Amino acid sequence: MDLYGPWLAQLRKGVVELLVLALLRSRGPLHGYGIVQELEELGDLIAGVSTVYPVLKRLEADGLVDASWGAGDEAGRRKNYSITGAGKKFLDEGTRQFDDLHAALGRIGGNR
Amino acid sequence: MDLYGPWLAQLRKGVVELLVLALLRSRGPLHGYGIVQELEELGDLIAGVSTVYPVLKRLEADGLVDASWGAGDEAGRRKNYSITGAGKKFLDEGTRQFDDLHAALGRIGGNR
DNA sequence: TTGGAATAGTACGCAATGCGTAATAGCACA
DNA sequence: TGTGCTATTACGCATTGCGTACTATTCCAA
Repeated sequence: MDLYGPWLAQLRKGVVELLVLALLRSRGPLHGYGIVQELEELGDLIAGVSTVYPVLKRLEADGLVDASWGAGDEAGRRKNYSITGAGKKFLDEGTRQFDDLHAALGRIGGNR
Repeated sequence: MDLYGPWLAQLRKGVVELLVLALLRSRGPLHGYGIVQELEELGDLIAGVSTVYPVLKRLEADGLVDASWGAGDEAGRRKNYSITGAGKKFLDEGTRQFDDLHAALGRIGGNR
């Protein structure tokens, strides 16, 4: 029984957004495919293309990242993303919430 | 604009399951309403009744918790839940995955 | 020249779940 | 009788991760 696979997908909901924003802040501007590759190196298949691209699209729609098609030899091929001020703010607040959840779980298991 | 509310709901996906299992392991057997109250004390409205009860139902269906109607004066009113061996195993593995995600985010933001 | 990787992005649709809202029912207390 | 607390259940929506597949460009080797 693979009771575990579907649950993992649920656990990642919301977190991928933070991971992408964090990558854009620390690794500078990146294009979609580059983000996917960075995530691959981070661990066991955190998010593939079919997860990352929709995330980027939504982040852009929400004004958390800026997107622009590459120029010169990249024209029509690479779309570059960079984090905005609102994106940084969201990342900070989101990280804090994520930390809180993580701490809450640790606190429960602490006394046993 | 409340861009933040809906996202928080997504972030909690999967985590509530771990929180409930952790509560059952450290605070012993509990009934649904008691779990909701414990979660309320843990922080800012982590999960209400309409979240916890479906979670318990699913955990029971998956064999991660045992459920039995209370006896005596609790008959027909309280349903008591306790964690199973499979539940403990799932909690351990799930916590590990959660820690990994948390660590991954920290690792990205670390070098900036 | 041709063909197959690798690079880069897009589109479609399913399944799972948090959560708002509300209904039901027993009990206590005034 | 009626108000409020305890306790569980039911319905339905919105969001999102992800499998699968398709298109297009670049580059290297046969």
